[in-house]
Amino acid sequence: MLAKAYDFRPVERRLYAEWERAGYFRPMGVGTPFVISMPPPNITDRLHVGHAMFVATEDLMIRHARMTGVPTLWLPGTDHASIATELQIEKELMASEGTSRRELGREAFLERAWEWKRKYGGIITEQLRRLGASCDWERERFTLDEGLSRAVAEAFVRLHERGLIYRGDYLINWSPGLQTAVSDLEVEYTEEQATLYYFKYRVDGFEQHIPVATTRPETIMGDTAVAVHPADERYHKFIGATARVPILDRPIPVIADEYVDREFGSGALKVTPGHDPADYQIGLRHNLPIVNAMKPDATMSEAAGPYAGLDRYDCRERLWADMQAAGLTIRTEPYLQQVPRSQRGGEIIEPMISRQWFVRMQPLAEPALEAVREGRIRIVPERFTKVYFNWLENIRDWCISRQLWWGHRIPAWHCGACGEITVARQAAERCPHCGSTSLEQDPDVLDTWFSSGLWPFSTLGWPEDTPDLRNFYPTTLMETGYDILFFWVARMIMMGLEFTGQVPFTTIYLHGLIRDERGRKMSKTLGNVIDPLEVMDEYGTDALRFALLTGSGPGNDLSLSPERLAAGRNFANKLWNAGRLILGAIAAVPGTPDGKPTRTAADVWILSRLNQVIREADRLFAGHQYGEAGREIHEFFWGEFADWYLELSKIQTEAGGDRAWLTGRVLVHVYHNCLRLLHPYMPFVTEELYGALKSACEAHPAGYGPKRGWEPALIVAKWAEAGPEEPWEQEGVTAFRIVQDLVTAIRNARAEKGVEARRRIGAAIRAGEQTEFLESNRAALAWLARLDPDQLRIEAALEAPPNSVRLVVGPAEAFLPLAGMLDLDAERRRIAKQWDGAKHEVQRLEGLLAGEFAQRAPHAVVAREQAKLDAARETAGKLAAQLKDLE
RNA sequence: GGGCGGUUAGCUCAGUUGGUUAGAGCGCAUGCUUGACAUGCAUGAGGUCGUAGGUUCAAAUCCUAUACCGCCCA
Repeated sequence: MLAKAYDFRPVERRLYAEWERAGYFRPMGVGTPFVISMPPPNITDRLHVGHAMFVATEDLMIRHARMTGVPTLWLPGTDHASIATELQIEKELMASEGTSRRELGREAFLERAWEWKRKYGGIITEQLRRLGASCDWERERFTLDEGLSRAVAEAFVRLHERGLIYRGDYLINWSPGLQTAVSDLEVEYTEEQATLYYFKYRVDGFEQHIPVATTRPETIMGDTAVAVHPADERYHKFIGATARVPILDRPIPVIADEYVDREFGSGALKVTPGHDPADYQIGLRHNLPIVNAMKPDATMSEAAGPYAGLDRYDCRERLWADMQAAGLTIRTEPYLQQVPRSQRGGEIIEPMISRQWFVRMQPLAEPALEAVREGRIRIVPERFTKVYFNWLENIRDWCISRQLWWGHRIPAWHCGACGEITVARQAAERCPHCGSTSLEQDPDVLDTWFSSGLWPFSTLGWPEDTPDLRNFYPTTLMETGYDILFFWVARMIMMGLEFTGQVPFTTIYLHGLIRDERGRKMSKTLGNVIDPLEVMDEYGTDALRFALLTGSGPGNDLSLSPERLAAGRNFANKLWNAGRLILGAIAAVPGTPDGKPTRTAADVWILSRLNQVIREADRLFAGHQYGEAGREIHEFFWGEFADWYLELSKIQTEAGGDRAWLTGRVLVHVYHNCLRLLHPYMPFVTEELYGALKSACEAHPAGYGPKRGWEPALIVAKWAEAGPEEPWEQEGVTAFRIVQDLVTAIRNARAEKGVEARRRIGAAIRAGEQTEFLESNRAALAWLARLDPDQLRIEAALEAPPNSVRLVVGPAEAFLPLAGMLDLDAERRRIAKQWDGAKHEVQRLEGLLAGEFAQRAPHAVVAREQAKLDAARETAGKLAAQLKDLE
């Protein structure tokens, strides 16, 4: 016997262990496989509820695919997240031991990093299990695994051989705190209040000066030109002259360039090719020298003369003060500036010239664009396609080297003797250029996304030609958040096409971001991060998953509130209690029918509705509309199956005999199909109930169950099937409607008249053509509307009993004799109001059908409106008659 | 500056080929220890679908403009 309420605590861990032990997470079956590579969570930290979103979504897809019987593989893993992890470890080193990675040294630091990986990697896999992720743990990968590291080296060498990797001094984004280069994507721009400094550039041979404005005075130390617009009359005369860098007195040319915005600031521009991306471009055009005014730690370099060694912001202050003293300043004004900040540390990024490795992206981007243009890859929701195109069409080269330790070391060796660089899959003994043995591997590591870009195939064994690679690549679908479309998804496509000649997946499904109940993005700094473990402890995994999966549409953000989580928990409990009722019901049902049992209207109705819901779910799944499908299944289970059919099943089983036997069958049929439909959303409670239902049915002589028999577990059971629609289905739904409408109308009248809930009242139903049908549903009507069966008359025509409430329900009328509880005047008013409404409806529909609508709208739509008009006329007629009767 | 999304009931959100009385959960009101469930049952109130135009027999849905909020790219 099941407990009174569902307690997920003892269930979840047990079932997960059983699934895993049985090997259900491994791909089985025949046909085209369904494969998802799990987006590897960073080992930086434990998972947050945003991760729960991808787990829930992908597990839903995977469980659904598995139930359709195709080989299904969900390959899990984690990402070393070089920069983020290094940052975390350094933070911890500083906090706990007051030391840094540099003090520790490379080897010792890497040992710490592996320790970190073991700890957080373990926590993460544990969290994934708690979330119910049915991924194949035997194929788990880590981006720094030996195999994946080999893939990274192979990819690097191949790109290098194709001439797509180069090394050189370019302006890059420098993170002074982390002492490394970062890519364009890792820089975020925030609008911040800053100061615009106006100052004087003295020009040789002129009394006048050129006024110049800057937000970063310290970069004056790196100026190598002053630029003015060629058509600017104010400054035209200075072009070609020599200006003097303030304080340093270094001579630099005044040049003309159309890039200069005459409206901005003073209309003249200081040019610092070494510290500004736009200036860098100007510098290239005019062959300007580059002065590196800062060192990697963002202190001023020798080029800054008296300010060498000062921090960049101290220099700014001192320099400005000195310039003021020298009469070189004009004024300052507040200014709203776009400040480049590191996506990781949040510190201000410094554009700097530095020698780094780059990937030439243009040749890789073209095929990636083609793949989506030609439809070989489809992005869901479609609107992100445009974003994807826009990024790839304006792609810039990718700086891939990082001055970090935790990551894939660049497979390039520098020769101490001849200075040549050798790129190779493995370390060579001797320099291929000069034969020297003094080879040293490049100290830098690769951007993490370089290895993540290989993930869909490196995890399957590439570059080896493994069975897994042959069986499961290309993968089917990539599911992830839209925030890493460029970082990851686009790069996987480029790398996949480059190295395997195939698209790495055929569909990209992007989910939205999770926000808190106030709509804010979750972030550590805001402190509104929700820990999925806490949520699961309180509400259960199924509740969390259901809330995540039905709370939003594809690509739309979702706010997670305690109310939604509670609703999910309540739904699990509803499933549970429905199961209790059904188990109890079938226990009391005969093992074999006597004759040939016939279905009640309710049986036909619920079976029809189930079929309709299965078809609807299939349609929605095909369109990746998982949220909508979940909501509809929920609505069907609770609002129709539980609220109506389960109630009726009580009297149907109580009737005994064939009626009870068949009811048991219908209950089991609808219920196990609902469990199938819901399993991808709520795997634990459905599996538990499937087990309970299965053993109850197997122990019962009636032998209820699916045609093919009971599968060993719901996780590997067949997905619900409805077959093609048949005419009896819609007929059955329509027919039962009058029973439902009558019940609702009577309940409403009872509530309004204040009839005590338990009191059974009489009723007379003038049923017209529905007499026979309603007579066959007499027990159902009486039970659901709390009528006294002995005082229930159902006749084709009958006189309204005196002092009765009169209800018009479609083609029927119901009269409830409520003598003593009736105010005739109020009744008249109520009916008159309804009559008005009905007349209004008749008028509206008459108008509609008299107009162009009747000619131009499709027949089916017109017919539907015509039927509504007929019904409204009938209702109005009945109401009019009742009103007359009451006078 | 360019692009995208959102704006629907008090709150959080659905509403995907435009079909005529717009749905759910939560909340609210009223009444219920009905033999599965108070994590529940019944009944009800509550929306000019941001605004202004347009297309159409028909618009929450398509088009244009616009306001506000958010995001992405520069």
